Amino acid sequence: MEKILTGKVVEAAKSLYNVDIDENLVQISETRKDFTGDYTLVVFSLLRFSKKSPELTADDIGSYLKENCPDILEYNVIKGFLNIVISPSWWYSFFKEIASQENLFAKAVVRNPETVMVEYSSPNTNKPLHLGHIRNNLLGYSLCKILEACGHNVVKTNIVNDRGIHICKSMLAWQKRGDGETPESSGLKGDHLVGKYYVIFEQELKAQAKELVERGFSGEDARNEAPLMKEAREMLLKWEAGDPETIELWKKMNSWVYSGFDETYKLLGVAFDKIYYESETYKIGKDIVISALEKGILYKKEDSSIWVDLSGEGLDNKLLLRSDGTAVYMTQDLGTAVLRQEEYGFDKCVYVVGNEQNYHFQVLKSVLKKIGFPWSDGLYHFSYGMVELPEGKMKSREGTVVDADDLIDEMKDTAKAVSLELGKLSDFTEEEKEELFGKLGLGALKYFILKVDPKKNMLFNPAESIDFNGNTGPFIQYTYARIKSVFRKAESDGYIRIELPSELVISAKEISMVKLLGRFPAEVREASETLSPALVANYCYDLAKEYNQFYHDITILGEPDEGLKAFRIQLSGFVASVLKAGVGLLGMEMPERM
RNA sequence: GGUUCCGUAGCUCAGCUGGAUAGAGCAACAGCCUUCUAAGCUGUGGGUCGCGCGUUCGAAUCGCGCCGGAAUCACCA
Repeated sequence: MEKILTGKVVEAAKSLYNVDIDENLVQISETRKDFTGDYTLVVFSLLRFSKKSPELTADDIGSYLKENCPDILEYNVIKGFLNIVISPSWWYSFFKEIASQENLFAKAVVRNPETVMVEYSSPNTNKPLHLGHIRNNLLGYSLCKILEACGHNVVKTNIVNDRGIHICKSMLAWQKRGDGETPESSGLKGDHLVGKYYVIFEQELKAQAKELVERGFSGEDARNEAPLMKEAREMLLKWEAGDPETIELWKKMNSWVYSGFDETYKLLGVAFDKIYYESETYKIGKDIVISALEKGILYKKEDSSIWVDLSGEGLDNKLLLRSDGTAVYMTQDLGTAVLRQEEYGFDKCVYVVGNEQNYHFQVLKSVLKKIGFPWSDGLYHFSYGMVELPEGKMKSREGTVVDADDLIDEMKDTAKAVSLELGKLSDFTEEEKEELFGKLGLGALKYFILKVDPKKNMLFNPAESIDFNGNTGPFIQYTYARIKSVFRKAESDGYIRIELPSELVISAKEISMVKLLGRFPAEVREASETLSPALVANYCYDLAKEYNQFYHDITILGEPDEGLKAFRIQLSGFVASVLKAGVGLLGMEMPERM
């Protein structure tokens, strides 16, 4: 409709003022709620052609439009704003058109589908997942869903950081203090068990370092010189040398962690198409660095460490290989990127990683470009902010880390408590109840996290927990369940099979619903361009909110005539499917009843 | 110190390709269950959009400068 109006305004300018104006000068937007009208033309930019006051110009154009466009019912002018009212019959046919689309995203599909790899989650294998990982996983998964909805070929990928000094720490502590403990013998989830030994290592290291400080070492030196730290470094060297005993232990402990992670991923409802392991990619990275050195792109310092000079790109010098020849983080990422390009030939590769690594990804992209990989232009860092607690950042040392598994359990428990208190589940079986609590608890958590602009740091207050009223996931789920209930009732009354009359007088409320519905595909496309699940979340809330107000109206209006009632039922059904699709992009599920 | 990001109601957040009187939720207060689900709806109160200058007919939105907060600038990952 906006396009049609724009064309008509250009026409009007031609006929009224005899000028050809650029379409970009025509500013048309949705009319604000407090004014009457559907679309608003802002005429300020046209004054230089009309050479009249804003009011007169708007009036001229308004009357021209009304004369020449049958779908325009009327118009009004307030200051420099021309509000245009579109006829209900146009909205009605618009609704029929979008409601008949099988695929809600039909209009949203991008012109050039691309192969997009999305890397998210990326855990370390020495600790269980926490709240920060939850934000990462939910954002990453949602991003994949949105890109898929837009027609891209998406490869969901995860890189497991299974190599490095931090894993050696857990291994060492387990060797020394583990007493052969296993997930089976302890009843602990594998990732929690390994995490426990990481904590033990850090505690003992701290004690050793403290002693050294008392003997005159500086804080940083003390950590590095502590016997435990030395042992950990030796272990890393042994690992890289392929020492069978070390490798065996490493494999055993990693397998515990993986089974633990799999459980958590399942609870969160996220999945991957391809998992990479840094232990498999760091060597590729080394080869790349060495061959680039031979080509003279990189340089070697006297101590034989290898560096890249990025001062030309506004960045600094960066180490790519240690003096002892071992790989650093950057080396691994170089290898992983190249391997991915070889295996998938991606057009774009999106890294969902916290904003603490902004610099790292800037460097990664620049290094790849410098080495001569043109596809490095397709690398994007989807950077997101930290999750903070009321008392500040999560710190494992202070035990303020919110564990992912615990949080998910708590959310389900809260959902259960709230649901049982409302007491609406009398006809649910135990199994159905459990399923519902899961959907609601996870829905609340996912919506809570995703509705916030990713790049902002967000606050999570565990004490107040997550609400189920207001702007929340369960509110949207509730709206859906209620529509489903309307549907069940309508079906038993036979309304669904009613043929809609071709002309209907629909109310302003209904038109505003239809407007919202029509916005959905554009909203998704916008979200995929700005890569923001938050936009989708807020859209779904708007729609649900609007519907609840609308619903309230029709119930107190009493019995409308048959045609109108049928229309409302159909509209409700369509709202439900849009909500379901929208919320599906966030990885949320809808309950049929609640 | 350099770079990047953030600052909107008591709290958590929308709005940002410049447009009309800055919006939700939570919290507070007052109403609404004989009508398809009250996890809902209606109403009231609550704001120097961090501060200043500039561009513009028009700035929460764009530019510059301050102030406040966060991240980063490792032979950690």
